[in-house]
Amino acid sequence: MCRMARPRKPLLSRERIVGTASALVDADGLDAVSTRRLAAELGVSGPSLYNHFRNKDEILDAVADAVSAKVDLSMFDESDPRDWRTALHDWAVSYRAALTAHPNVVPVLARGPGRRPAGLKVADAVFGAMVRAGWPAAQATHIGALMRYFITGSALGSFAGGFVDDETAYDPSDYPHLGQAHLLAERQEKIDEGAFETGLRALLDGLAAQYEEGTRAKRAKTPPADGS
Amino acid sequence: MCRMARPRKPLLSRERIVGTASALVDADGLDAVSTRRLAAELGVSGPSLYNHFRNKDEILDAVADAVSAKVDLSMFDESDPRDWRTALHDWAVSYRAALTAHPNVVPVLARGPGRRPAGLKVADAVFGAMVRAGWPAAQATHIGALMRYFITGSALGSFAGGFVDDETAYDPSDYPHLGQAHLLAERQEKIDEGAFETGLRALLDGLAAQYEEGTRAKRAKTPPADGS
DNA sequence: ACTTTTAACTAACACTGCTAGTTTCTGTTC
DNA sequence: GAACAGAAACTAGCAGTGTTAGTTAAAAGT
Repeated sequence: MCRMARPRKPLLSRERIVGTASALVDADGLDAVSTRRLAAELGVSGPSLYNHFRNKDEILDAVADAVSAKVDLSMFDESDPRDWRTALHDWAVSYRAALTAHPNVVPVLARGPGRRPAGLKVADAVFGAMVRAGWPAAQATHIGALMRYFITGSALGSFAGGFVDDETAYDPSDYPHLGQAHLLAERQEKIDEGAFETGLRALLDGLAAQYEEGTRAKRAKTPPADGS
Repeated sequence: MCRMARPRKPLLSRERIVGTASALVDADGLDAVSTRRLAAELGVSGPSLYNHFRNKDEILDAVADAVSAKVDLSMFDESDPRDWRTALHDWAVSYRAALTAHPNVVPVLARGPGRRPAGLKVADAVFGAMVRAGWPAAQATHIGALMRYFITGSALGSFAGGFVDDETAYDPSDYPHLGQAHLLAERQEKIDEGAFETGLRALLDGLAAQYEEGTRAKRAKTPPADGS
């Protein structure tokens, strides 16, 4: 009868903890992850987690980072043929898909890259590709940030909350323009999708216009060699 | 010596609770608001709050709604001369200002209008103004949503988190394009501001282009009366 | 004047993140 | 191979959390 001090083979590992924590978050939400419940799910007792993580936030950060790591970045490869606009578009769609797959993680992810390495890797890839495409460094930084703002903001503001599906909760006379129909949770999903697409397109159109403006200014300063 | 059952004049009111809760959030952050601490600050003991709110979340929702209520909506008045684009711009700036003034509330606010009446009032005003400006109803809904996504996402991703000001936290070789300088918390503030401005401009430019497209299509269908 | 409701209270429950201290196994070093 | 440092599990427990139940006395309603 062992008194269960240190096992022959480690029961826990960072990967295993992050894995079951992820599953727990996906299944039952962020609040369902308590150190004790997570530990129980791992067949282990509470404080053992603290041999592998400094605190609970570090675990959730790791869960969020695992989501970031699933975002496709191939469009930013030097060898990829896509131009900056399509690359940005495809990345945004892939990013959103990653968030939609794990909606409960979004609140953690939305508060910035912080210390999460995969999140920083994403920012790095976007920045590099934009600079290579001809954007000034300052603008390239801004683009990475503002795209993240829009994507995470859209993910957070939509499926991680939204309206309440209770007809009595809203008094239509308080909101003269909004019909009751707009408030139904069922409709909300389509609105989210549409708003994301419209916003993404507007964002890229607007950036393309700014890009045009920038290259025109540059051409005026250093006229091209070819006789145009 | 009264045994402090029911006082002559009510000690608590929803307004007073929301007020001190707001102050507490602003001063010490969201986590600093516990029912007991809030009650202590009000000179009252714990569970008394539950005579005025169903639960803690309802209190925080009310705090968030108070912030929403401070957003300027005058640009959406029927009598206001501003066109839809400038109105949208001015509103976005005012919205962001309200969030910057109370950064700790943003996480609550970012998860959608939910049951908060002031939040819904904002959505209603935007929707009404956009429809009046000639946007189709579906697009008007999308615009309200996507603007909110961008604004709250930007507020959340920046000052409510951001980078860690610890030089040893990041290994520059992991992020070939990002210089170490970009990661300093001090710089982060300027980046946020710039990213917001760039993004807002791009968003409005892009929407203006879509608007043009829409009215052109409409003109083609029903040609104008004047001989152009 | 009697009843109901309201708004405060105290006590307590189940749970939270986390620390301290203990035990036993593993891996390294003389 | 013995001694030792460190790792990885444990138990016990602390201070704090949101919330409910039940009590009490003043206010408001009939």
